[in-house]
Amino acid sequence: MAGFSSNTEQNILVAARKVFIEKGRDGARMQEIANEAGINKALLHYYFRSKQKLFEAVFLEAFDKFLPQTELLISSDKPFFEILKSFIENYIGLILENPHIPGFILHELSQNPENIAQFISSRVNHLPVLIEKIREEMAQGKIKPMDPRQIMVNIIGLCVFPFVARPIIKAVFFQDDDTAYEIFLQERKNEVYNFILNSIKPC
Amino acid sequence: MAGFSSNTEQNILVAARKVFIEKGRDGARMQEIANEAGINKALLHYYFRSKQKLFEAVFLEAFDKFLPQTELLISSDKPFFEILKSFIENYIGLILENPHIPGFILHELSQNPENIAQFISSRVNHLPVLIEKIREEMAQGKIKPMDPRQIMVNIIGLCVFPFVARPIIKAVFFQDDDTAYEIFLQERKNEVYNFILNSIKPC
DNA sequence: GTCTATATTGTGATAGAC
DNA sequence: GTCTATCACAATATAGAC
Repeated sequence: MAGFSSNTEQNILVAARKVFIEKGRDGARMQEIANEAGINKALLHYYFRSKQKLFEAVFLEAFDKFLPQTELLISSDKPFFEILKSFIENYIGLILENPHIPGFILHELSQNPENIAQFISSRVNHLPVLIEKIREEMAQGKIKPMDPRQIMVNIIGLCVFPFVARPIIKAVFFQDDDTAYEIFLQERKNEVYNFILNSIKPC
Repeated sequence: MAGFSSNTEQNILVAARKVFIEKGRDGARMQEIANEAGINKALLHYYFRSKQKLFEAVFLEAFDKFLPQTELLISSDKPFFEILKSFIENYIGLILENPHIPGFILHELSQNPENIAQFISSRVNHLPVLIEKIREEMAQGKIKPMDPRQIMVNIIGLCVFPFVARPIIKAVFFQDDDTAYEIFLQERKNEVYNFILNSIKPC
């Protein structure tokens, strides 16, 4: 079977995801990953050579998963706002399932922005098409005239920020009540969509 | 003179800010802080006892500075949207002067959320007043009816996110062109205000 | 207050038996 | 493939001279 990986290798990856994403590259310890995987440190190096290599495996996988899949926004023939609604719901749903990954990615990229440029370019070659599509909507009077990039940053920011700022928001608004905070997050699927809708749709 | 601190202590703090905020607590090295301050490691411990204590000095100062000063939003008698406009301009202006602090705070809080609850409570005791004020605006039909906390999270998120996600945004939208990205950031003072305005003002 | 030197522990990585 | 034992060095912290 192509792409088959040993059980141990998978166990290591599962453990490494957990520890790296929670503690960050600098805060993570190979010992903790080994414990989490139920093996010893030496095996980590046997499979991945170094901490850096293991980190890269975890990071690239997470990055690939969370770089917004904007292809859907282009290919579909449904009305733009319908596609937008499902995009927002899907993206927030993805974060709800992996709430610590966005903060992990943003932090690690801030630490090490250099080597990302080339890596990104191959995954955003359809971006100009999306921008063009937004411009068409504007030309048809369906969206207010504004910089499409500002719109996109706003959308992603509104989806991501409540998770990245979880401890502050939970403490400030919800007195650290987890349940209340979870409800707040669930509501954001509609909240973000309505917010975006109202701000870019002409009156 | 009350609150006087030695020149060396100040040099250490300046250096510690730079290194901690850039590298994070785990990524920071006492040696690097010492080099940056032009002294040796031993002096760091003489003044601050431990890495953790020095980190806390830097973190609490940054946190205090960046926890939004919402008092202004309450005390002023000007129209709500005017105050909001200057709040957004001031807050983005603050971030423009210290672009790495928001990411630093968010990351460190994610690592260590426990001990923040009590610390926050003393600084947000006027929050209920602000929420009440927003509710009044809603009752008067000046703002659409919605959860005030969602509005506040949206405002802060739109201000903060472009800075926290700097490497991605710069790479994806600006091919790593610093100048273009800086212009984009400058435009956000108006962008965020208009975006918020359109989304919460009734048509 | 500031330095050099050193203690002490932590941590990534490797050697080598099984 | 997996383990134990260990190396080599990095990093926080302290002792003690000046």
